[in-house]
Amino acid sequence: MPPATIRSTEKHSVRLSRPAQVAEEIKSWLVAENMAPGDRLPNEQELIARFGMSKGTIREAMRILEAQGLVKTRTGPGGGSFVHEVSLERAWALLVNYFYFKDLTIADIYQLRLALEPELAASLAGNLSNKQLATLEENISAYAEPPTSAEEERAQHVASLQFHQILASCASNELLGFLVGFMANMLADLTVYRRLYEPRNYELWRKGREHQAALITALRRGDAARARETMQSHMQTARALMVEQEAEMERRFLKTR
Amino acid sequence: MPPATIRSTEKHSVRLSRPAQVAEEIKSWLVAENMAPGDRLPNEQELIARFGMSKGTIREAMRILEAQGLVKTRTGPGGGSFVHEVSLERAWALLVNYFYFKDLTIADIYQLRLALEPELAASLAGNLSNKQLATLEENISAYAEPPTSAEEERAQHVASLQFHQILASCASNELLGFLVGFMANMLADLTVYRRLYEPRNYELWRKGREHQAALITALRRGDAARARETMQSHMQTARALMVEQEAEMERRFLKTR
DNA sequence: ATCTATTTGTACGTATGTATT
DNA sequence: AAATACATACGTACAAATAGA
Repeated sequence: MPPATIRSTEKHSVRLSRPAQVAEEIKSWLVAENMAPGDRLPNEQELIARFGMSKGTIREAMRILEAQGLVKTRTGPGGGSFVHEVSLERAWALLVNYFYFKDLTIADIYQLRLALEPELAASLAGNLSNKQLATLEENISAYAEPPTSAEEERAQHVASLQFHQILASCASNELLGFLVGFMANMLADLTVYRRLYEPRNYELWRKGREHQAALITALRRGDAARARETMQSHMQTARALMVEQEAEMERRFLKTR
Repeated sequence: MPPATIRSTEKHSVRLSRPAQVAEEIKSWLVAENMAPGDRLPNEQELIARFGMSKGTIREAMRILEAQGLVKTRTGPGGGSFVHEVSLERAWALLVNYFYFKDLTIADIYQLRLALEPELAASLAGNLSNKQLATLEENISAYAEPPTSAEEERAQHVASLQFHQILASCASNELLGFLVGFMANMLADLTVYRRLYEPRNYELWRKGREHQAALITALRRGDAARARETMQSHMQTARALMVEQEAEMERRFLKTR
């Protein structure tokens, strides 16, 4: 059941450039024709003819659609532009652009995680295949032993976020899955970039591992309530530790400049 | 505290088109130089010279950045391309593209709303200015009386979603605000497009108004717990009714074709 | 209000690259 | 290996918009 329309609902008041207009027209045409991923758009020459515009303008329009992840273009015979399902990674990347200029804190992200991750965990209980459960177990085996170096600490930190990405990818509610994955992805970027893994924390490692192991058990048993509680504890301890680490790094940063 | 980077973390494996490469280079340049909204990019000629590429290629790159909402371009003297903060509406629109190909149900959206709206309400309690509270009250006055026509029903339905948009815009956690607003916006599109307001529902109208009025009171008093509970009830009843309406419309749709 | 300078926007011709058959 | 059917890239010429004199 697709949403109403893909067409931009932004203020039409602003004058769009011609390429942007063409891109919008193609989008609404795409909706009207109910085109699906893989369907081919008219080729350059046809589009030039239809819109009565130059090659440059049409090409710029295609680049716009491509940037939005809605079409992919291939060269060669049988090539051309094709409708494309916006990829998860592309959608994340576009969304990160929005938050780039905002001042998101670790606490902000954890407020969301605390609300969403337990919900996700509960909804997955009893609904995971053995293969999916095995993937989760394999993932936590990547940090079976406490880290012995900063490099290992970093790797394990990212791996433990990967655990949540896997859970997210299993969600039947695509909106929920998208958001949980987005936050894990963002935290992975942030921790690496801001070296949040640096103030080593044995406690974080031990509790995290405990929680994740307990969670897998609850998920396998189909115990939704338990899964929710476990995830909630996990998020609460992780939040406390991460917020503290953020503050610590903040202090270090201030000192050194 | 900006996130790690704005630069796309998508698989670099895929060969990017030259305009896309240029766009990525400009982005990372933008990050490295720590440029802020309003800052001017080199003009076309300079970019052509710097990258050693043709006008067309550079222009396509700029269209890509423009599509992502990161730059705006103006003609005329003193014109050129300028760094631009990605607008809320643009970010929503780009995200809608992702879900266009997914089968989101009303139930999916409400699962998220049920998790996030109460959290938002609680975090706003006692933190709203009189002006903000007045805006909320003005908004609910738009549906002080039960609707008397389908058209009025539609308008009121959209207005009551507007209520949540206002709350979202007050959030201090930008991530939380963005998501709550996004969902309200999406529901507004969906209800209009799929005529979900049509099976009239006096119950929805009455309870919704009651809840929203009670919520304003709790927010004014700074009673976070009460605000959370009220919003939770609101979401639960709304979900039940909307899901039922979705099913009803589904039945009608199936019948008529 | 008109002109002028600046900068983007559009058009088009040509040549090159690339993948399929 | 060659021919074909596409997109990709480049360069130039001119049009349109806008700010300032």
